[in-house]
Amino acid sequence: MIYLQTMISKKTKYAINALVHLAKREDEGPIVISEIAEAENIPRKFLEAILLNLKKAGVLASKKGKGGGYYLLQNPEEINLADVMRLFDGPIAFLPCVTYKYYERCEECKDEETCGIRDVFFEVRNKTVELLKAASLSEIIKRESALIKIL
Amino acid sequence: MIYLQTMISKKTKYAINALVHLAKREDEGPIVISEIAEAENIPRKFLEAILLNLKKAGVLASKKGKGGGYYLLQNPEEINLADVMRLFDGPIAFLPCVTYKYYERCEECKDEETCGIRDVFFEVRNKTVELLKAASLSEIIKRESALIKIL
DNA sequence: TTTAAAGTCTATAGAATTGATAGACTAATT
DNA sequence: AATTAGTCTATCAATTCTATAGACTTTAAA
Repeated sequence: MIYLQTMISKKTKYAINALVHLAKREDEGPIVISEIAEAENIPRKFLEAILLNLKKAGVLASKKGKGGGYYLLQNPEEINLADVMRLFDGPIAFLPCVTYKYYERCEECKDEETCGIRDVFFEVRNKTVELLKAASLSEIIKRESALIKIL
Repeated sequence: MIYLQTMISKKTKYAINALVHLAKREDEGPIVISEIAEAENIPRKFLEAILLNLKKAGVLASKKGKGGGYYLLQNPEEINLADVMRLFDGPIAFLPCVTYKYYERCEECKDEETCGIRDVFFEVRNKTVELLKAASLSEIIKRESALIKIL
């Protein structure tokens, strides 16, 4: 990649891919890590850490032993990209002063209340979060089907 | 800052602040670096490099010697946040596969054409760019005035 | 009850990027 | 000529991202 600054991390991208994979196979019971890793081209050990995070966050659950693996704990309609991105990359915002939960003042800012820059980025953040909230796993799979039909 | 991943760099933030500063004093002739640095709380030497970039990009021009300094080469209506962000942080997008000029395939992607994730992030990108394009220096200053009036 | 399959946890490390600084050099204006 | 100001290059510490290794623990089926 040429530039990374405002892009999501690989961790987040991998997490999304893994979640979509699990959502598609929701009725097949627990899915083993190696299946996801191979199918989605994710380094196995790296994926382990990601799935653990998702488990800690209550998105996934796992079953040990033979026949074990990972499976969704929440509905595919509930799990959305905004939540996943926040889990791995932190707040969705271009500036710390327009985040909701992790608010921080811009160091060099003189007067936040009347900052026109902040005003713009606040608007961008709101729209972005709105779109990402609407992007649930179901929605992503739905879009994929729609795209396949067009081709 | 707690998390940085998807936020703009300080360089970009400083650039925006400097540009707004110059736009506000457009009719005062060239402004010296140290004035901008002090007023906007930007490390002087760091600001130098930023202004040079903006000059190379044709946004600013400079005049040497006594009475010299930097000044806008383009109109405050023309200079917008989308362009500034692209200059310093690269493409405005959460994934390399949804950028316009710097397109790159996602390494682990199986079929880009039917990727539901890409579809979502494409939509987010378009909306974001639209909002940032509309955020010119004039617009930022206008918003600032509006915010001051409310208080 | 043994064994193989699978998950958990900790530590580490290289690469890349960001933010910042120093200093020498060059150009222009008064 | 002297002063003010811009240009350019190199460097550096800190942080973050991505990835890997390996030892350990738990579970379930044979």
